[in-house]
Amino acid sequence: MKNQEIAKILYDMADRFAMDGVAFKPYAYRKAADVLIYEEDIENIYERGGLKELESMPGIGKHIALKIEEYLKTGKIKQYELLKKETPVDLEELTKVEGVGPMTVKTLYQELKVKNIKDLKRAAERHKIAPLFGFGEKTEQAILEGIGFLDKTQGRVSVAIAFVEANRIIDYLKTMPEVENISIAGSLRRMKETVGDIDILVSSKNPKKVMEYFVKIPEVQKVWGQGTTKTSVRMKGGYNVDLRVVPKTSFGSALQYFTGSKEHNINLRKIAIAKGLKLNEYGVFKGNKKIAGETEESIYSALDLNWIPPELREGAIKPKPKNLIDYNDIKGDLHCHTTWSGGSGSIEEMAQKAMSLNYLYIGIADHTKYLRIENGLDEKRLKEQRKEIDLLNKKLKIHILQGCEANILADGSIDIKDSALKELDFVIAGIHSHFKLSKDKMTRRLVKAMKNPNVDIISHPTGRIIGKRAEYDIDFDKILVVAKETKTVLEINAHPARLDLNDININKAVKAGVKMIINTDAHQKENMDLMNLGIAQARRGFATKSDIVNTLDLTTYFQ
DNA sequence: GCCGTTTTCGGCCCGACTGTTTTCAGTCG
Repeated sequence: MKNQEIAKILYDMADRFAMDGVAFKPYAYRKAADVLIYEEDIENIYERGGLKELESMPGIGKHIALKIEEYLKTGKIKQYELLKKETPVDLEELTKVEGVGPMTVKTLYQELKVKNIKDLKRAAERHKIAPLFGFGEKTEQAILEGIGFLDKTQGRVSVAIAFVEANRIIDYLKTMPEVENISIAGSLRRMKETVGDIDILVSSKNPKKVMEYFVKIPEVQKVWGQGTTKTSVRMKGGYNVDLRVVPKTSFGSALQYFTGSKEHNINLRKIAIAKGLKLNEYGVFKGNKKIAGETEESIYSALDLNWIPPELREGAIKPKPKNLIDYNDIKGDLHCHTTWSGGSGSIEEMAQKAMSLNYLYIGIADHTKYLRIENGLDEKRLKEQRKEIDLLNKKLKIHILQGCEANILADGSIDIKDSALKELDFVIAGIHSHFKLSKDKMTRRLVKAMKNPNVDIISHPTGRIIGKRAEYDIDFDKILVVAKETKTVLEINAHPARLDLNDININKAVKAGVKMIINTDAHQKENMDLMNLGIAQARRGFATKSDIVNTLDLTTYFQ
């Protein structure tokens, strides 16, 4: 899957053009990259119809199509190599520093030979930056702080943490009579898997007072921007919060605007222009007359669109599919660990928790014997566990299914005998070792596991750990084909460190007609509350209720 | 570099903020 690789290059090229002050090309390259990310496998598109087919994609014309072709054929883009040679700087890394953009990088390279963050830090510490034309003490200080922030958090916060923190701040602000409406905005509202900062939007008649109250939150470490409509603070937890306050009449338009994504906003504005209207954060305007603004729905409606859920607002404007999976559609969680293996809750405790979530069923899927460190179950202990589950099923008003999370060994075989797997209500199989096999071996390994008739679900199919471990090298398109053939269900693991499948792969599975299941992989009962994160990713991938099997009463689904 | 139910040329989303300035460039969302 070369889409992401090429998109990354196009983004970098865009920044390099911007750095050289080239007009409009950056815009074109970024747009092409945006399209690529959410497109089907670019190699398939190219194989199907060559250059012509590439050019038929929106935002991709003759020249970028040629560059894509060049990359597919040679693994390189000459012009990109040239650009990198011309200005050998790590643009991607440097522009992660708050306040540093392509133009700044260019100047710092020319004047001080700054190539990467390490150089930048040294230059700032030695006070080489402040004397430069157009720079100053404050800029130099801001750069140092920006680097410190990056070091601490790698610039991104998990959606899980951000969500909890944002709601805490909202609860705090809600106690003010001056706060009329309040909402999460930004990438957090879109439920991106990680967010750069937390955006909160308020409507009030007294913005000044709201801002003053906001900066007094005990967790605030530093206030670093206090305007009339916006205040930015750094929290002690190492993340930033932006609070914006607008009048009530603009709350909807501001919410739409500050929720983004940027591409979504650009596309909406173009629709507005085509209708002879103007859209900004204050409303939709016909000439000088404001025709919408108080609610988000009114904005979309003024543009003749149905309201679009925030999770669907990446890239091009796409309407909400019928039966998009919803947050209350899930009927059970099939990937729960207990004290039988690595978990910290008993089967009964986990089942009680599932009941409190109004689930119809819960699946116990403890680790199996290959994972000694997790006290994985062997065939004999699986039988013993069955007895306990049978007893609890008589006692509790919820259906407990017995499964396991078996290990897919390096050769694709399962670490539990088929005769024992057959006795279980369902079987999850996952990769927990030998992560570095070649693409071919890894793909064959997964395919073999999926072809085992006892295997129902593949857990965390790509194996990534956000910010720590890359995906395994697999041919995901091949996996989808085999999953469809064998009716194997792919897991959307809702744990915030995994979120695997991610939104993009979920969308591919939807298009391929492969069924998925959203599980929390809970190792303690509190983890079962993380289901919403998985649902959010499923929504971002445009999954409908029928794509997700645990929206069904599936006590018999896998038997 | 891309695009076109008014255009194959002339546009390309829009506004706020910051720090540096002396009227503005760069960055951000």
